[in-house]
Amino acid sequence: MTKTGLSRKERERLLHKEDILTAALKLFSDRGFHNVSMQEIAEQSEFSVGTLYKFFESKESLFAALIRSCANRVSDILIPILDEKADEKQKIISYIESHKRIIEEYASSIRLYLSQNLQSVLTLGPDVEPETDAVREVIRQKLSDVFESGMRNGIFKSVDPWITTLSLSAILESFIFSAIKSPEKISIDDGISRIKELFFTGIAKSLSVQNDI
Amino acid sequence: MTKTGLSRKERERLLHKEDILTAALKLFSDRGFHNVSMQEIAEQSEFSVGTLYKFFESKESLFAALIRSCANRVSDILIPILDEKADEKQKIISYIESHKRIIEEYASSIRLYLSQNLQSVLTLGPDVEPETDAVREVIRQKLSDVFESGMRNGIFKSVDPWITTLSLSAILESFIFSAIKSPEKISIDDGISRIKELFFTGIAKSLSVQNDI
Amino acid sequence: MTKTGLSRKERERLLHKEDILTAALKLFSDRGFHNVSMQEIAEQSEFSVGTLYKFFESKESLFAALIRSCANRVSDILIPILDEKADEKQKIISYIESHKRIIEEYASSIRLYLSQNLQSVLTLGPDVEPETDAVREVIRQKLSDVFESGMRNGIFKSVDPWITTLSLSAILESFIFSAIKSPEKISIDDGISRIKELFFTGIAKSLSVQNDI
Amino acid sequence: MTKTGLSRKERERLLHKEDILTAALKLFSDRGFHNVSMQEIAEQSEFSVGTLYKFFESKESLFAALIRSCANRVSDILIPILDEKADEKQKIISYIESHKRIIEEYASSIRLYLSQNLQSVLTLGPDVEPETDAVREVIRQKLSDVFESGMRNGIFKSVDPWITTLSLSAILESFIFSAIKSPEKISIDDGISRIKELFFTGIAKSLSVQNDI
DNA sequence: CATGAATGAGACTTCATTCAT
DNA sequence: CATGAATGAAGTCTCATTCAT
Repeated sequence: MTKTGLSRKERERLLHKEDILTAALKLFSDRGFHNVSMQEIAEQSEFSVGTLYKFFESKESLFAALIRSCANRVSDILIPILDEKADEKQKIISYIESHKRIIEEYASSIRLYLSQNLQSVLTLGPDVEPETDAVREVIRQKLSDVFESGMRNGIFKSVDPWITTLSLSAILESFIFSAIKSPEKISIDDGISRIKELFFTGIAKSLSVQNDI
Repeated sequence: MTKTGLSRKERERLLHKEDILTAALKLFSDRGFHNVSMQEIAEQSEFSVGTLYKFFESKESLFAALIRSCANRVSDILIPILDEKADEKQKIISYIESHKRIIEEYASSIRLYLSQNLQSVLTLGPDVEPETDAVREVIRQKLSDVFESGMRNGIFKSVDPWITTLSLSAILESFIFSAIKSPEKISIDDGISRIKELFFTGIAKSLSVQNDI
Repeated sequence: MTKTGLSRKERERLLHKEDILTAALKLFSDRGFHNVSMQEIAEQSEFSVGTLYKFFESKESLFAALIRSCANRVSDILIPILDEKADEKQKIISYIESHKRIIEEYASSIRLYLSQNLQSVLTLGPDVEPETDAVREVIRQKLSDVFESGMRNGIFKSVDPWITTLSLSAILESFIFSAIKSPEKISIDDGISRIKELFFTGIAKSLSVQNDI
Repeated sequence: MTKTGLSRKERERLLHKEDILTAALKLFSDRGFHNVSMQEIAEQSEFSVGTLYKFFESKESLFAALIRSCANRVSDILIPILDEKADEKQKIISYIESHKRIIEEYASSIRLYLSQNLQSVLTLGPDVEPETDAVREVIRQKLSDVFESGMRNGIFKSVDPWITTLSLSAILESFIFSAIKSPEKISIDDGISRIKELFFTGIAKSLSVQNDI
């Protein structure tokens, strides 16, 4: 027994479990649940298939463990920030900024985490990106053009048009999902109105606040 | 030959193709690519498997056609709005408002369309929602609390806290994806800064503008 | 449509199902459920594994269908005999004699049928016959010796000692099973007493009856 | 060294072997060879899998040892009875009666023992009893009815109809097996004839003998 | 002799795809 | 062009057996 309270065997077991999860994370986050076989996870983790089943009772439960662990990693970063004693604006600023670290440290964990949260509604299929990305890009480009021209014409504030486009798309797509999944939460009309308001004026109380950001 | 330039046979063919796509849309958008078999699509569309292969050379290409068709339906709504001659603010307002119609008319098409656009990186696995939704909800709730308390304290403008939370989450998640997928487009630091700015002040030039929304 | 009311396709389907059952019967009755793989049944029946699953939804259900069909074949022979209008002795005589036909015509079906009925309690293992047959043979030989010597000494009637041995063993083993499986049906003491009586005196009312047999 | 000629170690070894066999007997006789894993035997016997392999070189050989031991237990009861110096009738009576003790003391050993002897030909599959028991029961009921009505009509002696039915079925089934397995031992016709004779008249020399039973 | 983590062959089952009718 | 029976590769999972400690 060591100070950790775990025998050597137990510690080894945990390490092995970690190894498997790491291997699985790499594969799943690259190719998705259905396009990765247990055989492949076995090879990647340098264990045998049988061993995988000693640690996880099924492919699904392995995946679930992975998701749980990623969710925890993310929430370990975000929750303390939101919990700390500080002025709300500071919190939101820290919250936004903490995403730098998230991106830098946990790319694939996060990708997996988000994949579950954003739309676990869907079990996606093969990569048809090239086919639809074109359409999407056209729309985004046009949206971006509108922003740029609006800025030039003095109608909009001068902000980054790409981030603006990305943000508006994200807000709207996210709202669509939400409206489809839980239509009871808010009426579509209300939601849309509030998105407009938020998007146009932000949440800052006065323009002067800008300086603090 | 008719004025469409298509013989009866050709027109029938197109109709049949539509029927298949409709059946497939229903199934795929409910259960995802990997959990729907060609057999099932055949049954739902009242054709035989063989016939499906007369129209699409593989399951993947059927799926791709579906995605393309959904993408078109969406872009047919959005592009004209962005293209029309009008003041940029009007365009953005119309753009946002057009999403009402999208949600109302094309729920499942859209779900499928978004699924590909937001993160075709990932082929999702089994539904682990219950497991991670908790974590996600905790974070969102805390975030929402911060907004509410900030509003009470006069730090933030009084806007809908749920939409605000949803929007910030969406922007950040979308940015993360983007930063992971195309790190060359913008530096993480820049992106984060601009998100802060956008989120706090919106894109409207002055507070007076609010009235127009 | 033919006079059978089945289309050609349907008739072919039935024939194929028969072919599969025939192949399976051969393998299962030789080697037992657990020692036969679907792959092997596929090879023996000259179909592919996939096809087997078009006809039967699982290995177990294939096996069940087989058992049902064997049970029917047996009962089609035995039940009419017991149902016909005739003197009871005649019925029993016909019943016993019908087993000639059963043995001759349906060896492997019957083996499978009996296997389920006699003692489906047990899922047998590897063939350890050589090991235990010796023991069993010793006992049977001794039993047979007792009968023979009893006959020589005028204590028993002169009947075939081997059949006698086989019969007594069968009765006792069958009773043991029954007593273990459904102890409520009859008390062990009663059962044993009645077996003795039956075995020693038979069921014929008087010795004169013997002539009729 | 003790008077048994075995060192303590050797005696312990034997005890351990016994423990394993006891555990295995329980499991095998309940669920059959193929539905019990070495892991389970290890748990039941409170040894590790590795240890099991120190005592038995394979799962099959463990099973064989078990069968041997059960066979011995049975023959230790039966052989002395057949060997003792006594009148043949007495021996047969004792032989039959000894089965009481067998049933009472060794239910599961015996079940396993019989399973091998009656028809080791077959490795049984899943429990399809409910499906075939109906058929079997119909036949047995009809047979039993014939006996009862024959007894009422004075054609048969008044004996227990259930035991009579069980016995005739057992004799015939056993004969079928025997005829299929070793067709050379006796001709089917001869066998059937002798079964009739035996079944109708028993082996007692005269009716007066009944009193002794 | 005891342990139990690790192995990997092999079992069952599914399903995209083909092709003769 | 329509059909759907047939195919068989590939996937998930089990379990007898080994071997380092």
